[in-house]
Amino acid sequence: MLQVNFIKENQELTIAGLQKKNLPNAEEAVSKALELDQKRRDTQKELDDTLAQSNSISKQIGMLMKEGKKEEAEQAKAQTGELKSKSKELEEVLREVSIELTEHLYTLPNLPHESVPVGRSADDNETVLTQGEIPKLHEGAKPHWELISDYDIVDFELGNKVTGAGFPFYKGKGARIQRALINFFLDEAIAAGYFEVQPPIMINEESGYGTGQLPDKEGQMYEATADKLYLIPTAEVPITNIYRNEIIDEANLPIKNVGYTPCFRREAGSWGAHVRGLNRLHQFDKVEIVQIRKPEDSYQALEEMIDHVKGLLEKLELPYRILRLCGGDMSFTAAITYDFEVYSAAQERWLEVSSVSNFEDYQANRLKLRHKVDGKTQLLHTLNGSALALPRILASILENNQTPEGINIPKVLQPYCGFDKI
RNA sequence: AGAGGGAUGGCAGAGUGGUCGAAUGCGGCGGUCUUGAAAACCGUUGACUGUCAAAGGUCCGGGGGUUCGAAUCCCUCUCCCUCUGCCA
Repeated sequence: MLQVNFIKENQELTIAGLQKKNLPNAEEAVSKALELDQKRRDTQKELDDTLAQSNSISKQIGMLMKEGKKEEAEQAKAQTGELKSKSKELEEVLREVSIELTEHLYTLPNLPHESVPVGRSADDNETVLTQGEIPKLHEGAKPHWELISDYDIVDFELGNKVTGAGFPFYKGKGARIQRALINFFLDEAIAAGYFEVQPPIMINEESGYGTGQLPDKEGQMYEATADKLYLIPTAEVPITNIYRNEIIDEANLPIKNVGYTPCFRREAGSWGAHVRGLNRLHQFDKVEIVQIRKPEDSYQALEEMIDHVKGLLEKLELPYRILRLCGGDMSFTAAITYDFEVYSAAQERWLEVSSVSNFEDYQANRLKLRHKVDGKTQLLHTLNGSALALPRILASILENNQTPEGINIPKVLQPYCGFDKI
């Protein structure tokens, strides 16, 4: 959530930023926020003054009672009725205005970093790096959905039977390679200084609001309605919410956490082309890195995270490219996002396997995640990135490394798998 | 799941209607003493909001109520502990 004070002091900048994020009526949105804020302040001031009066009368009554001056106390009591009903009214107004303001602020996306390209859709994203060789496949090479059924390592039919579409079983070497990838990713992150956590994979409503999945993306998360819990769409949610309502001790910064979790996405309405096989699932595994940083070094942290993800893809010997997302394609809460895509040679497609973002203080403001600077509290910056999401990595490993004799496992995974070929 | 007991500042722990934002201890910070350190002693030490700065306002698990006045009384929710039951 944007800070009202920031909006107030940077109106032009805010309007321009919102426009870059393709928010219609950015000017109106800003002036509405300022009006509501002013109204909230005025009401608060009036309420505070009213309460101050009745507090002081109450104190007097207390003293009079102690001194045994009953009559004078009774007289003082008579004065409070009006103040009381006035403060009740003001409280009600304040509540309404505050809710209205917060709800309005929830509709404003984060402002994009200045380096974010202008644009409406994925077509306007900027390719900042392309790395690795596109493999030349042999005659008769197959897309991964055929390979997985030829080698019987991922079973969609079984998933359909037991759960539903998009919930596959991984079997034998398929399951083994999943476990290998998870361990490899975790070990790499730990080596890079991340602290491993294993979070719950269900979260409450408050956490959903904290990182911005609610209210905007309602319908994307699976919900356990009886208990008002949601299945996480990414480990970002529980791992970042660790720090909700916290004032972080200087000595504990920077915070660098890594966690493996399954992720659940309803992906409502997104079924269609390009979703075959492992390309899009309702449940998938992901290792996520999360950093909490001081504002002044969050962009350095972003670079660090990008380098980390690059390193993973290079060790896996997968050709990849990095995109800087344009304003229109970025998520609601991000200030800047880099997407990593690997080339899946049989599909002849780039597949997104990681998204690394700096949210600056947008999430922190919702989360009330702060630290102290010279005795004053200041919002921190939050960042996260996939390192990495498994299914599409698996898809491209299978496709890119296929030979007529079998599928070669990348060297770096062999010790984790315990085999070098499928 | 049933019965009972709890939730107070970084932690421990007092406080059952009125100068309580809250005793005391520990911890933290500053100082005295010391060559230095420890000990001892003195002082200081919550968050949010508001302001140029103040004043003021809010916060004793969350929400609601009684009262001129609530940490304290009532209702409700959540969580924790003990015993019983069940269970990977």
